[in-house]
Amino acid sequence: MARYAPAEIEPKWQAAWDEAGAFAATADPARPKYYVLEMFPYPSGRIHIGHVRNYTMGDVVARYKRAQGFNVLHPMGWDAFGMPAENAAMASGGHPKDWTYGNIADMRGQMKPLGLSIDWSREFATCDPEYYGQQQALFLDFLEKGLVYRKAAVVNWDPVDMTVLANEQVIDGKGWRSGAAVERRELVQWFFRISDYSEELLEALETLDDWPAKVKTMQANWIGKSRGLQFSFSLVDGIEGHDRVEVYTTRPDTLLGASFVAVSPDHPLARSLERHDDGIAAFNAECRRMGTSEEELETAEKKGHDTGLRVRHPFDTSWELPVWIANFILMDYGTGAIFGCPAHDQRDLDFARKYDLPVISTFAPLEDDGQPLAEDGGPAFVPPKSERVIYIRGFAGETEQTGEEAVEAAIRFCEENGVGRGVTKYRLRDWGLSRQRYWGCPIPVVHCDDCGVVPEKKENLPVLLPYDEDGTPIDFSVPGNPLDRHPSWAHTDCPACGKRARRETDTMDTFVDSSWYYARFTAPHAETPTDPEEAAYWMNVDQYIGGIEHAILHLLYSRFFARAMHICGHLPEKSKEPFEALFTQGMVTHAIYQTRDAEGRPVYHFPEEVETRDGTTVLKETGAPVEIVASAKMSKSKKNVVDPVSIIAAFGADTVRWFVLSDSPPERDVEWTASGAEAAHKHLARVHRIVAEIAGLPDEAGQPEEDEALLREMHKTIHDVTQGVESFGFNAAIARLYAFTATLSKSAAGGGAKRQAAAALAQLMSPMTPHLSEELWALLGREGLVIDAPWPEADETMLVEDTVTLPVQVNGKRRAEITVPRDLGKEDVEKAALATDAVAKALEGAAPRKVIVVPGRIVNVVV
RNA sequence: GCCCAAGUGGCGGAAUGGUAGACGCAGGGGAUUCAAAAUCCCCCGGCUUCGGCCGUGCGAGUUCGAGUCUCGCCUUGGGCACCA
Repeated sequence: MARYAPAEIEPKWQAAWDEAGAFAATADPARPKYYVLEMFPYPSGRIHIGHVRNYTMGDVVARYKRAQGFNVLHPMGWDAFGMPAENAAMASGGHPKDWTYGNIADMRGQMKPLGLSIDWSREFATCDPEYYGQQQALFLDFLEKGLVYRKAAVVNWDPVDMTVLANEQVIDGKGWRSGAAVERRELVQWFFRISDYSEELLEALETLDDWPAKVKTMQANWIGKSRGLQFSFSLVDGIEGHDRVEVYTTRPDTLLGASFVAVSPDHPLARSLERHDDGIAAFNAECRRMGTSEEELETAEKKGHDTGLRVRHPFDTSWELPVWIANFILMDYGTGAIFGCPAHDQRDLDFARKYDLPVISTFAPLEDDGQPLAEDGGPAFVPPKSERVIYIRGFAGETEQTGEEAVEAAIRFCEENGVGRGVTKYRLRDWGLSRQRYWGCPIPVVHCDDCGVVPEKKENLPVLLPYDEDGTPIDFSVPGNPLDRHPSWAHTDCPACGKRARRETDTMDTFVDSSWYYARFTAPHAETPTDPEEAAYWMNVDQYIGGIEHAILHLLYSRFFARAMHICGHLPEKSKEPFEALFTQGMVTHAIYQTRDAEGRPVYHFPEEVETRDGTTVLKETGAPVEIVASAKMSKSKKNVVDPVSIIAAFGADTVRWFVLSDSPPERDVEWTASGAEAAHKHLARVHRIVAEIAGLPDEAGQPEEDEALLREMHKTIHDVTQGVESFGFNAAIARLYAFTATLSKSAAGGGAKRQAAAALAQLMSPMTPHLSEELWALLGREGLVIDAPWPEADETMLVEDTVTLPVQVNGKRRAEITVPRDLGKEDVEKAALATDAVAKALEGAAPRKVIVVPGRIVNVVV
């Protein structure tokens, strides 16, 4: 009998699928469509096991839906612009384009052997001029509709390398290459008006029924809708251009506990003051040496500087509050200025204690919990807004209210007294898309001395990145934007007046590229961004799958982009939400193997350099003992990466697919272990052996009860596996298939029933192990390809048993078990339970107070 | 710091509020074999006076019943707007 030989059968069946053109998707309005998409990869050079897991999950869904009769679209492409290509060019010469396309070729070569049911004819990379040219067309449409604008914004500036740094490139406030202290610098940049859609993007989350709740919560918090009071304090002694300070607060109920006003170092008032006050200038300069990330601002030590200015409290003009500049106030949120109420905000309290500012409580707990109030040295009292508290200094005198009621009452009171107005604000900021880098999509506008900013004409698209025009190769050896210093590229004619003018040298954020690729897959070679007919048929993405790390930015940007594309006529109304269902998967982790060098620094080793001898882990080469450090996300620098290519070579693609699905729930991180892969391979070989044996049996009936038992088990397995695949419970579905394989191998049923069960097994496994399933299908003498066989359906009547075994608890502890007819009445179940010796013994003669019978589930006797 | 998750045997994990540990790995024992590989079978949370008792990160709570729900912690992971 032939042994399981994946190296032979996998290429054979892949060729068969190719020959049948099985995965090429063609729109067919007569058939229901299903669009499966995995977040496309960045072409870093090698696929790793995390990619394999992502694409295998998508492939299971795609193959399952195909078996259910859907016209499936399952494409693949490359998120190909971005910094690593430029960094590679800087580090080792060459051109980002060559590096990127080389990587794509390598990775495609590594992915093909996995046997994914991908329509490769739709493949594209975002760095293809055909793609980014259409992206430029989209940009021009957005510009026309007023969805893009320019404004000044701060960036990280490396004063030595004279270049803009990404947050990732700022390490401890210093440039990663130069080591120079990073400065904040203002540049005029392009922005998408995503904040205009805050309310819509927030409200529409409720319609996303098949998105994980956690992702919707994260997006809602990110959008950050808040209700508050906006008003201004008047300065006791105004300065040039400033006689008031406008503030926004979500806690106007604490206004009578205000103790100071604080503004951002980037606030116009702070900027005015620094011109004439060296102390303020020095403080602001220090603040600006911090990075631009919110994380850095929020975790930095809270510092302030007293401006010496005073403001009047709006409800008591004799009450004066100091104005401080504080490093933790964000200019981007609210008005860039706040009032501090230390009694009810821990950060304000820390600030007040540090700078000896007053602490005044406005409310207190209903019942004394023994905790002193903040003004008596206790912590800030910050109850949930829904909690009732007693107001000491409220707008309605001493009353009991929830925070929510008090906030609304405060807003009403302030509005009635002409102090500000109630407003709704969002934390979401507009999306800055300008990048001062080469390897991105050029922004298709021209700067003309006479006409200003002029959009490029659509017929001149794409605005191509220069490669080596005039024999001038792009120079990446010096930092900065090569487009900026290119001798000729930026020189062009103004599309409006024809005068000599200069191209925009900024390129687009790579998030732009990934915000519409899903739409482009529906017509990857259309001469407009989308083809309306194709988009109408294929959109939306029915199942989107990717890493949880994209829960906010990528998905929010894509949701905005789809709306913008709809406004410009590139997507239908229904595609304002482009992803019907979302699944977020966990990462693949691996233990880190390390030894120490002479100085005690860790030296990392690849898993294949390590082996276990007599229970200790050692280096293969030297036998030196190896430390095993806790499992972590696979990364090249820690060498804890496993190359799927070598495992496919050793065990076959089906083994890799089976293992990545079986070992862990898909939403959770998975630890890769070689022994697991080996075990998966053994199991597939076992299935092959069992089915091959069954294939040789005569097609005849066996003992009726044996046949029925096997077929019952088959139908239960069909039911459970279908449920598992539907709900992304791949690991549970596979556990069920293990159990069914064991049942099948032990069954004494006749050849007919066994062949039927074996065929069902092959089908149920086919989304996970498509090659093996084709082989088994053929072995069993079935017609055609298993991918063309309709998904099996469970016979409901075969799922229910006549009797049911119930655990019997006494006071919640399991004491006995009874087997009763499935539809036995509650009273009879109760009698049967009480009749058991174990229950009688546990009761010790006491009479049961209550007996709870959950039909088909459990009996609990309460004493 | 803020937002969102996760935490169950030696390990990966299973469990619509209803028998905790399915299934798999590792380990132990056995069968087969001249021997091995391969394969097959059995055992496998801890304690136990063998009656049971204790066990799902920690501490409270709700419930007839909590891994699951609520509150408060701890730890780990993801995100924090120029990493992709």
